[in-house]
Amino acid sequence: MSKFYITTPLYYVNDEPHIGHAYTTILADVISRIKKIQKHDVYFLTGTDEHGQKVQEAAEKRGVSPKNHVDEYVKRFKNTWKTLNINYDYFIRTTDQNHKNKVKGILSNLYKSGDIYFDEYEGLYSVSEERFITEKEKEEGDFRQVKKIKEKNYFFKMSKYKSKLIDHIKSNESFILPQSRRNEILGFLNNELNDLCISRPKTRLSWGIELPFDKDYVTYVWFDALINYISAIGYNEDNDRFNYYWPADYHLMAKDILTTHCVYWPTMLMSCNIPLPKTIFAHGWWLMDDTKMSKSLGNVIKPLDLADKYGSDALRYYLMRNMVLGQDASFTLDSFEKRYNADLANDFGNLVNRIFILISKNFDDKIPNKDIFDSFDYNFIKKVEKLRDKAKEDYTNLKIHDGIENSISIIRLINKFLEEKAPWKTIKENKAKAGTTIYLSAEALRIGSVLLYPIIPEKSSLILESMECLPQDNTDFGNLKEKTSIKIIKNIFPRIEE
RNA sequence: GGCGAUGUAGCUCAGUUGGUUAGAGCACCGGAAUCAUAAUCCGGGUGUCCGGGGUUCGAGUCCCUGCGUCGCCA
Repeated sequence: MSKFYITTPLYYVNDEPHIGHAYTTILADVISRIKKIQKHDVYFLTGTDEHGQKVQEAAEKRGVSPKNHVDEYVKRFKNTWKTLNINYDYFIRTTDQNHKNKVKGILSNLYKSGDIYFDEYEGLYSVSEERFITEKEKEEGDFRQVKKIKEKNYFFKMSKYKSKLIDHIKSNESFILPQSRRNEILGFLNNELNDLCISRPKTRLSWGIELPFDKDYVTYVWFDALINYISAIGYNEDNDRFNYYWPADYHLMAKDILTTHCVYWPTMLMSCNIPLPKTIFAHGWWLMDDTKMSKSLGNVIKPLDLADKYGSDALRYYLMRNMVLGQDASFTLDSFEKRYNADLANDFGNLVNRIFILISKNFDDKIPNKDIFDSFDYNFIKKVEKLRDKAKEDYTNLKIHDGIENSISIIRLINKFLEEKAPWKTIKENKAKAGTTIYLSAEALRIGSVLLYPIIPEKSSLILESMECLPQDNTDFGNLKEKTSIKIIKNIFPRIEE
């Protein structure tokens, strides 16, 4: 049993939870469930980023204090994760006192060590994005509320660690994944790397963590938020725990926050003399009608809507199956319905009915005994085992969509097997033979359900429990106990009709 | 403009170090069956593997070039 530490980014609490948040979080949940049933000691962290200008403004608009505002808004994320069956181990908020203390501690240390300095900077500032931008960026017009600002601020000596970072990326193949993102970051680091402005004057923004060495400033949100990955597991507090979980095995995120995680964060860690995370993984975007999903374009599909309507498993399955990890994918209601009906309703749900009703009608609600296997049976077992092994390998290599396809192929194979053996016919003259067929079908269904459990935990658990099995059980043939009384479940994935 | 991806069946994608008639799922058409959610099963593909050159006994796979799409940087 080894530890496995996986994180999502901290979502900006002012945002309404959307499919992008949902995807990253479901992915983290799926990976952590895969590791958990493999008996790893998993720590899955998510949370919210709660400081910054937009929160301050939104609170003012609503006439409440920023703290009251975030206390209320954080519930939207927590509720969404509950609905989507997200089994995180800890939910961190950047307004947690413990986290704030850690950030202050780190700031003090870096100030003392000389990696943070005071300087004057003049440039274009985007209020909406809360950061200084370049002339070029202004011309591209992606930034709103741009003004010229000249102010004194504190800077982090990011540039100091540039060559050390490049060396690390070059000597660690899987530090940044996929490969294409790794190349991008190396390209980015080919250019001059500026120091990072890590403060905001309180005159402009008061809702943040006050700098321990200057009460006129608060901490820049990214510097604050990134530290969550170590503050959550007891950095500078519980060293045994911290050293056990750190370095993180995976930082998951969408590709748009790659730079903060691959440049800001590692250099911050270097400055603190903390080892770097093992893998930073950037996935793609869900495209809505070929346009990047964005709240400013107002084309957000709320994950809750589909999860409420068809169950969280249906949404989880679709998101995991239809995105090739690392690439972009397009979200359409049509593709959702097709995927759901074809795989979950027609293949999987219907098969569960077939098997359970066969058992119920002919074997008194008990798993039948297995008798002598014929060559068809041996062949069937061999094929199921092959698909099972491929699915497991896919999961290990983070080829989630392939793992799902191989798992659902087991379900398809059972349908074929039943058709071939037709136990509803053979039962008339040879009950033992029909029983063997049904036993093998039920056993393969169990194996398929175990493999799909990380993706569709709710329905999969339901099937397994009804056969007195568990997701943690091994996937060897013969694990299912004969004569087990089953609880009949019907229509676990009802078809979506026009 | 620089660097890098990518372009395979109507759709989404597989195609290992170049090697037999290029595959899967979905969709579509025909048939079988009736244990089951009108679900299932079987059968059905003349796809200029983006175009053009080249290397090779042999190229979807390697090289050059053109076009399309996309990403990062400028």
